[in-house]
Amino acid sequence: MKSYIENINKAFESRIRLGIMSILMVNDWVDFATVKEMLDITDGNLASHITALEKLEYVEVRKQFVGKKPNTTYAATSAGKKSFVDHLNALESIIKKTT
Amino acid sequence: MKSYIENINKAFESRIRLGIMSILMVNDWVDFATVKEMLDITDGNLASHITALEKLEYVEVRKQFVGKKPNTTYAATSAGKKSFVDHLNALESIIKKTT
DNA sequence: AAAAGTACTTTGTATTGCAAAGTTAAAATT
DNA sequence: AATTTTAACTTTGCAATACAAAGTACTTTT
Repeated sequence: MKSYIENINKAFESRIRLGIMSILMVNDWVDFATVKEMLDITDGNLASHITALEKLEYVEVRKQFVGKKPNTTYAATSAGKKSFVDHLNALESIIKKTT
Repeated sequence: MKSYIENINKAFESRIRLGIMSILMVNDWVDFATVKEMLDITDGNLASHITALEKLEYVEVRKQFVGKKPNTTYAATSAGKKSFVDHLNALESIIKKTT
């Protein structure tokens, strides 16, 4: 028997990627430092999780200059948003069954 | 800034442990074979996740004989239930912020 | 010239996840 | 009596993460 658990997306099992996605669901083009600060994680950790989400095409990366400084911002792709919503729905059905 | 993400319980990040706990939230004393079948995982995988949850005192293990056969059953402890509810609440607040 | 900011990449270690195979002991089947 | 099955693990082995810390490169501010 396959359960509703199979609708859980492995890409979002990690606390940090859950955080990244929920930030990017409600804000487009959030910059590196902001995400890092919001999640209270190291540079390298954020960079690697972003890379993982980018490879899955769940997150898009934009690089530009603000004044003279480099600036990297992130946004969720529509595929990313859809997958994340699916994941949250799977969680929601667990919550409903459980509480 | 620490976000609501910090209320996510590392113990429940795994899809399988999420499954185990949601089964044990609504049923007490579910046996090994039933949980295994519900989650469609191998013996060893279930055993190791159960051990992890047991070490955290989120799950209690009862061993008895049914007729002449050994029978292992699991139930969530009250601490386990509480922690799981907290975790689900954290997820729920993400869902609410997000959708 | 030195320090600090931006956004990484690399390194190294530790942990985890999981399937598959091995184990143990009793029970059921042949 | 011998073999097979059931139940519930434990062990093994490998691959994949996770994460902090340190290193990098280039720029800008002091």
